[in-house]
Amino acid sequence: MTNFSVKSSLDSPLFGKTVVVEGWLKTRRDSKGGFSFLEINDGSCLRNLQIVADKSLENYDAEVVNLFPGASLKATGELLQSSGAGQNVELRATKIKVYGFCDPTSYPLQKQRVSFEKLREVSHLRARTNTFGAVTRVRSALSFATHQFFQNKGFCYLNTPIITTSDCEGAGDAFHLTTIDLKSLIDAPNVRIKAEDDFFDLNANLTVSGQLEAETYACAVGKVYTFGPTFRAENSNTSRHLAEFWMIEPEIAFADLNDDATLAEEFVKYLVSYVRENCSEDIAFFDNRIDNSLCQRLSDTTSTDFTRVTYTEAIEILLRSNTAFEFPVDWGTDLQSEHERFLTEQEFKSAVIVTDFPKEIKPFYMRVNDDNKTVASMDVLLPNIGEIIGGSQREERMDILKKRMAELKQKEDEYWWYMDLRRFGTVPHAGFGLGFERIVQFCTGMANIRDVIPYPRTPKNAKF
RNA sequence: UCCGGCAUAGCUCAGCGGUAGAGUAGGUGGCUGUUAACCACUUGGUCGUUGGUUCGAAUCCAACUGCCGGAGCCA
Repeated sequence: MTNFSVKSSLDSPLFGKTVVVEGWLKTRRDSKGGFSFLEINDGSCLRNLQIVADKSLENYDAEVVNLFPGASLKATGELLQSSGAGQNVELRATKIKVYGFCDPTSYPLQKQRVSFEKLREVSHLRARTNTFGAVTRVRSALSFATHQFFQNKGFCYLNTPIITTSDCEGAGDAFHLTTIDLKSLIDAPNVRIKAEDDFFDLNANLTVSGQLEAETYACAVGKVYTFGPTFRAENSNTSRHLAEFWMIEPEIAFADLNDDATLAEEFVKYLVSYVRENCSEDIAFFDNRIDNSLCQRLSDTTSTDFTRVTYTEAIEILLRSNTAFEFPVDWGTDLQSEHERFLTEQEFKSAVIVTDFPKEIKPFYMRVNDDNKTVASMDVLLPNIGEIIGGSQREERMDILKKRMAELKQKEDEYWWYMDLRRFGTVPHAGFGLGFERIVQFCTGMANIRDVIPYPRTPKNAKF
């Protein structure tokens, strides 16, 4: 007698063998002929295992007919070829052990479709639904594929600090970190506090990017990538933003912007291919139930070259398009969402890499181009999702870096260690940041980023 | 943060000045190797909160709270 997951029971059934399968009840159908069909799911795959439970079971009347969706149980029995239409395999139970009953009048999950908005109020239970189970598996697969991609290419996985006093300028507002009891300060406004009483030095934040630290390690071991939580205190209320999200940031030494863009394209294609090959059942579910252009879009992504255009070319295309945009197209201002969407969805019908933005709208660390007007930066834009990657070649020339810092009013003494990289054996290097939840959205078709992370943190919401 | 929309039964929604409705879930009965099971009956509601208009407000108005969509910021 062996324990099997629902997935292995269905995929490689040992017909005639007695097995044990455990899971949560999805649905029960009674026959007054004296037996019930129990469908259980254990999260190992999207499909359920049908269990046939009849009244010869000692607990049939007392327990089995009182099982409702959500109840947990262990079924022991023989795997048989099913005569029913909906499945090939079923388990004829000789024993049903109930771990926990589930009261249908108070259990929030219904057999009927529950809206994603409602499910966000019960994030601790929503992984039991088909959709969130599938999201969880795809997210995990993308995580694994990320490590596999970079490890296969000889990158070192780097853990950059979560707590930092360095500010990756341009990356958004940081959460301040303190051990000072702010609640008591609010209640007692006359209490005086001193900076030196704090655990750090009042400048400690949660990281908004591991880039600057990653650069230091790239300039030592060549190729590194980070994959960790990132925090932004922006008051962003959109379907594409989280206050706490996961970001992947590769950084490569002896590389220019072109190498950077090539790596980005390879990485995105690798992730999409991996999920298509390894999560086909879940992807088919998303295509069927969530977004019926998903499969086409994923297959286009892997088979089509990402279009590369410079910012200047993109502006020309937008101006030539004769499209009435809400926001004016003008060299020197950043591309708006509607402009990005035009490029990916109308003009090129592919992922687009826009490079060489005006230096005025980009941070100090991006490498200034020879025209002295643009910097070696790139945004990777995906259809439907928008910006998924932002990256650049880093400024490795000390004199120009200092000039840029002065222009953007950055204090040199705060970046002394960053400048040491240029002082001691500087090398051309480049990197990018990819928003992990956004690639999960792209690969699942889920419209709201809050539904591709287990416990979303957004302004005014950090429940669970 | 800005613009727009929404908030009614456990869930999904209708009703939009005059006694609160449907489907579904739950209950009861019937039927069936069923599979979104089916058929009949049935329980279930301070209509988000506060204030206003009115003889009368779920319905009209205002503020607030929460959520959704779009924008900005970005990944």
